Amino acid sequence: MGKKATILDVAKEAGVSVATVSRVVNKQGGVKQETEARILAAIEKLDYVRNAIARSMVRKETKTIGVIIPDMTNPFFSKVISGIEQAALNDHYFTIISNSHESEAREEEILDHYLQRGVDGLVITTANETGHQLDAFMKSNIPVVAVDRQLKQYEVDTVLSGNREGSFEAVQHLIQEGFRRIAIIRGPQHTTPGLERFKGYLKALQMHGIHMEEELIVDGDFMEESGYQCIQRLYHMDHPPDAVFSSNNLMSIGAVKAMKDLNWEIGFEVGFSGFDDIEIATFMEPNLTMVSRNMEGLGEVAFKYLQRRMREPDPSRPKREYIMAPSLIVRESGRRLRRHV
Amino acid sequence: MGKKATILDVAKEAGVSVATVSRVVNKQGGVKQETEARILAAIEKLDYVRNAIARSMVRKETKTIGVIIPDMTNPFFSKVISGIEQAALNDHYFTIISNSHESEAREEEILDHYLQRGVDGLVITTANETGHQLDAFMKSNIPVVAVDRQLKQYEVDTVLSGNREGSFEAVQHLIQEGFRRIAIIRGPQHTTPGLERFKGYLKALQMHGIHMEEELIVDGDFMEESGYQCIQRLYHMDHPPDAVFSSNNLMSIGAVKAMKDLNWEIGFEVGFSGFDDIEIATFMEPNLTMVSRNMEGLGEVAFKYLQRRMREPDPSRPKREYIMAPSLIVRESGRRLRRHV
DNA sequence: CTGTTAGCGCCTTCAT
DNA sequence: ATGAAGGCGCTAACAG
Repeated sequence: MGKKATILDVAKEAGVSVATVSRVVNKQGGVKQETEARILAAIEKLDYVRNAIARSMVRKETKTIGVIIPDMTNPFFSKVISGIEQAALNDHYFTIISNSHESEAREEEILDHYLQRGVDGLVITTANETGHQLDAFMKSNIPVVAVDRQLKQYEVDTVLSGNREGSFEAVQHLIQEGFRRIAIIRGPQHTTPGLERFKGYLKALQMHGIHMEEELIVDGDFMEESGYQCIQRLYHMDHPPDAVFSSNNLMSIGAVKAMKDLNWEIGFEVGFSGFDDIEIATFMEPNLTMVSRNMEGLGEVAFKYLQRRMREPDPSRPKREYIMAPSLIVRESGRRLRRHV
Repeated sequence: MGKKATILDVAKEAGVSVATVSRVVNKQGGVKQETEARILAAIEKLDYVRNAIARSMVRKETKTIGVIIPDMTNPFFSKVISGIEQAALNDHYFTIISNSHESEAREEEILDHYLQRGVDGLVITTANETGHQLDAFMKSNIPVVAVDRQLKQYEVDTVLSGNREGSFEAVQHLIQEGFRRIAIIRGPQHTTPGLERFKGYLKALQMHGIHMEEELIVDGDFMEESGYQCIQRLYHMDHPPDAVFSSNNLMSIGAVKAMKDLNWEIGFEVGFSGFDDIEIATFMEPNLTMVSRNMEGLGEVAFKYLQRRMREPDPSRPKREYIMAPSLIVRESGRRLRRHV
């Protein structure tokens, strides 16, 4: 047990200097075979493990990246994180993850911690795209990559999905199935995904000469409960929609639950499609057509971008923006006749 | 930008010594109001943020805990992690998360990193409960808490669920609905959840005087695909089961998908229940009865245990074991007559 | 090839 | 109430 062995202990044990030990520990070469063997033996004997803290201190790098997302229990984010973590670990970077719970204040706290801690890079899906919670962090010159939501105040590399295209396709799909009174459950309009998906919806209506109706636009907050509430509202309208497009996965789940509770039969009485695939989509009768994206892929790209910035810091290099195209998974969700029960 | 300000810069700016600055930064008191104000001003002016690395170096603590789970895209784990991270952040601890992908080797790599990095504590759901991948880590005397799976080689605090009780209830439920040829899709038998849930199954059969049939026991690996395959196998048997119990969430999803593809109607032709609730359970017709547990709660408890060990290190304090009782969510999944189509 | 040594930024006695 | 100075463990010149 005792104190942990240090590089000095190893040096003594092997009868060499710390510099030489450092050389073999860091595989820098230039050490005689025999000496190296002796050092390795000493390391083994003393159970020496290099202290990364001390190393970071002098190297001024922590080999750690910070990740901030709103909620890691949302499958979308857990997959994105997984992609980041995977790519990072392959490059010998650690990943510190924190949930902001969509709170700008919490996000700022976390950023402050990251700053003290000294992360080498940051991947963030911010709680507020127009806020100034990164002001302090930005002064540090630590590379930042925004994922899924932009950081409007700052010039940083950004990884997004084709939000507008995706929702356009999904809504157009409903139109092609013959639906006309199409409602949208929107996400927060101050977020890129919320706004862009709404724009895609508008574009689809417009392209097909459908007049947009104010009352068919209802607002959720990307959480399940709001999806549920929105459907309740739409269902009880004087003149309900004949189809609904939901702006994200969690709201889709809530929406579908509400429809079930209301006995509002998808595919028969009402059409449905949504952004981001959900497990349930396959099990509904009929199956649901959804917009799908490569979430782990988004995470990987985010890390790649960050990696480049970490390796070649050059604040003048213009920001890059990567937009990953989503795809529409068309399932057997055509409009159909009511079943004979 | 220039170099980051250090404690020395602040000291100079405020015309005091580093010791005094350190005192106010760490809120140790014993500094004249006026001096403190001057220091605070200097900190503000220089955008000083304390370097946690240097601090860790001398304090010998990192305020960081490591978490290793097999796969964070599994909703069970993402929720457990969320619980841990939440509790940790409230106590000003950071959480480093890594996926082992069920690989013992990967796990060892991660542990080595954690060791070098110097985490203050570790929460782990190990890839191999009987392996020796923690041997090196254990020598360090860093507190460890096992979650969901035990670490048989070592005496560490452990947080588990009532695996046996949960599956017992779920299987008994099937029996009470009138099913008799009940198959089980098992998880890996070298894991606590895999083994214990199987035991619960056996106990339920036994208690109700049902003979266990070898051929109704099929093995999965806790992943979705294996659940799918197992159902295929069971369905095509000469004498298929009349009900199936699945040992975890992902396999349940695979199983239900297979049943759908096979047109093997749950609730009509075959009964079904499983361990860990899944979103789809609510949408199936009939709804699925599942074992449910408080996942974020598990994470919180794990951190609490770890916290105690970190605060009061005392290797002689006996290990604690916490077992959180799961609950059976009984949904309308009774055996019923075949629909008239 | 190998050794010496000066920090990295901070905390913490020990003095004053 | 404040300052001075010795490390924490390691890396990176710079010397031999």
